[in-house]
Amino acid sequence: MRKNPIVQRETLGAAVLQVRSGRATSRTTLAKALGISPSTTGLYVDHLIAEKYLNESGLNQGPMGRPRRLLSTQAGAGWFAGVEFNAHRIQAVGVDFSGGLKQTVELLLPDEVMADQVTKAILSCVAKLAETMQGPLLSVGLGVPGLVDVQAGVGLYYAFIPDWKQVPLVEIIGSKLKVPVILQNNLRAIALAERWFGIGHSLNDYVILGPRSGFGIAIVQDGRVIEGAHHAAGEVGRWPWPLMGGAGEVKELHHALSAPATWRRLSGVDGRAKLPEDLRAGLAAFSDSKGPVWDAVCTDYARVIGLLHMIIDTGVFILHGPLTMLGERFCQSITDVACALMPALREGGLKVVPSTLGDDAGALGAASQAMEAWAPA
Amino acid sequence: MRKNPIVQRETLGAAVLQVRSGRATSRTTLAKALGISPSTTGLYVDHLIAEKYLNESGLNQGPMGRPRRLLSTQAGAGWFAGVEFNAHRIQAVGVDFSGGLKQTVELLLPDEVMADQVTKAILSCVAKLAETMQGPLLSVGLGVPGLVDVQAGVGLYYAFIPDWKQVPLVEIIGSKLKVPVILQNNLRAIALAERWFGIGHSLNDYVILGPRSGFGIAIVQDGRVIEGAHHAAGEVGRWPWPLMGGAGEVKELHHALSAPATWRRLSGVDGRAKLPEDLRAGLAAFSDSKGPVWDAVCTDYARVIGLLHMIIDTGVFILHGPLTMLGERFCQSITDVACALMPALREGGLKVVPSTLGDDAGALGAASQAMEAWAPA
DNA sequence: GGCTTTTTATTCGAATGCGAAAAAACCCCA
DNA sequence: TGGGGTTTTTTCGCATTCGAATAAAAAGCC
Repeated sequence: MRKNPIVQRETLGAAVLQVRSGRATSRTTLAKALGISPSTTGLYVDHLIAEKYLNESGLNQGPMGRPRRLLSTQAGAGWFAGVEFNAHRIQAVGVDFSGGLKQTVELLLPDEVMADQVTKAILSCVAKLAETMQGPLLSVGLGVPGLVDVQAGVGLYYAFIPDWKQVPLVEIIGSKLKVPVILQNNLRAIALAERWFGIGHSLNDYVILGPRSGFGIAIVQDGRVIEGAHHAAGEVGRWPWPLMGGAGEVKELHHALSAPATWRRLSGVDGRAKLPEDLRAGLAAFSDSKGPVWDAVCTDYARVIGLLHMIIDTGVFILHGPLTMLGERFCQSITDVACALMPALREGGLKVVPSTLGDDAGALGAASQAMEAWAPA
Repeated sequence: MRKNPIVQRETLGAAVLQVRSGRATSRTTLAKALGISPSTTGLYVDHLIAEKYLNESGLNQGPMGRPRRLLSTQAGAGWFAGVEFNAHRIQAVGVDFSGGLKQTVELLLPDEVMADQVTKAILSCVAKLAETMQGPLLSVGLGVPGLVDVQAGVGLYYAFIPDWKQVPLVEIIGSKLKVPVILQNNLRAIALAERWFGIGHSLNDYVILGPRSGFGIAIVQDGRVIEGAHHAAGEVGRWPWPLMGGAGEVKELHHALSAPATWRRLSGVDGRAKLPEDLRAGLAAFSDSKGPVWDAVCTDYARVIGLLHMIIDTGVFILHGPLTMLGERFCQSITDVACALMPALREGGLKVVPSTLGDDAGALGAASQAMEAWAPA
């Protein structure tokens, strides 16, 4: 038997992440992924297997040589909660230790909801998930609307919950649940969801387009989500739009490209009172992808995407939110218009795609955060 | 005497950087800056002193306790070359081991210069610097125009040198000089220059505005210069401008905001044939900061800066190039207009300032790269 | 079946980096 | 002038991590 040194928590957590993501499948590949020596990696893996976090799941014969002893995460070792919310509803997901989505809970919030109601509702969602998830709760991720201070664990400001100012969420939730809690802005959480559950697993640079009740973006560069000096990176909704419009009628990008605004433009119907589900249904049924209104909407999107692309030189734009209902043809139109408007984009390989994740992307992203933050005790 | 372990090259280099930058002044502060233990730091410092890279320069008494034994770099331990060029001229600087600028060389290039003439001229500039710099040449940094592949060490493309395509600069220069050579796009090199020699030493997030023969920006986030997925981050010069202009007259941002274009707009004189020095002189003498043309120019800058600020949420914009001749009032006007156009910016603390570095910022930045890349043999 | 080749995993001695404690160097104050 | 307090630096033993060699496990080949 090998001696069992006191290994480093952080490295253990990183090792589990690599195995869970499938980037490392054996001791040797794990060693490469972690950048530590194979011998040390062996010790860590032994420890993790002894603690029932990992197990060996058969052999994998390469073209030659000793077969790898495949590593996998033990699904029942515990679970992670991911919770995302806005002023109207809370969505929570339970993810097992292998990163598999196991359960979803949704909860509608009353109008004019207050901060402490929200935090209570979050706790009750997690409690409901706990009824069916197996093993102990290991960590909680929160996708928080508005400005968020990730370091401090504080929700700074959100316009649509009246008293949402300086809410010490990590402390509130963490002290009740006794597990690590990690925060992220909800759009940036979606970016992480793409990394774990969507097409981002093979990408290191991409941008999330989030036309929802407003319009914001999240930028992933070199595998990291950009925060900004004041936690406000990607808050492009308040761009003046049209950018150089005639005097007097300057609005903001929000008013042109949010999900309801886009629907209003496309359908000609005032959708202010529309519920989110109706909006989705309407968009899904929308088929008129030829007219001048359609072109105008695509042109606006194309302009924004083009500007972004030339600043941060990222490959892929992933469309999220209700507008994904417009499907592939919407993204294709945007790409075409953008390349027509800005020939330089063609060389850069502009790509706009609809997300394959559904409405719970934010909660999934929050769960991803939880997984990334966790390390064995 | 302490035992002398075989220490890690990388960490030695990092230690020298910390001392040179002044972020670490003693063994203890260095330990904190490097994130290693004080005991290990002692060993590294001993080694560096023994090899004559560092020395102890007196004591520094705090308010109480044992005084720090101040560390400093040995200026004569060797020197770094920084070279920046475009199609018209080469600028080279020699920087001593302490990071002090010691010498500058400028060399004009003939019209229609070819790539191999440029590489030869770079070598001759370095040779000229070598005549007066003391100690061995340790490393060379190159600020290269156009697209650059930093990893591969290759200049990919530059429009104004006809055969500048896939130039393996690191190999060409490195094989002659037998020292490490490191590349960077020249605007991104300027960003590094601000970090070492300008106001960037206290900032972790800022943007360089580079209106020169074209218009580009360089973004520093969390102390790192953004590269982009295709080495093209910040290439905003080809934005359509005006962004939603009337049909037919769509131009690009280059045509509105490059240094010559700005001069043309301000002065009303066609400055196409103007030499760079004349341009600078003209701008320095320009005093009419009231008229509608001035406002129009500032508004264009304000729009660009506003958009950028809301995407990447960075604090400070540093203006570089000939337009710094317009001085503080130009930056102030831009700030004012931007805040008027986009009220959201006021909260974000938008700041636009002219660089204090002169025309050799690019070469200084290249030298900074060289310093960062170097580590003891 | 035994041999070589190839790849993965483990063993084991060596050494590097760490932590705790000691030492050093200075202050202040009686 | 000597003791207590404070901060920096060094000493020293220990333990984790590494590297090289070794073992293990399979394929291919004759």
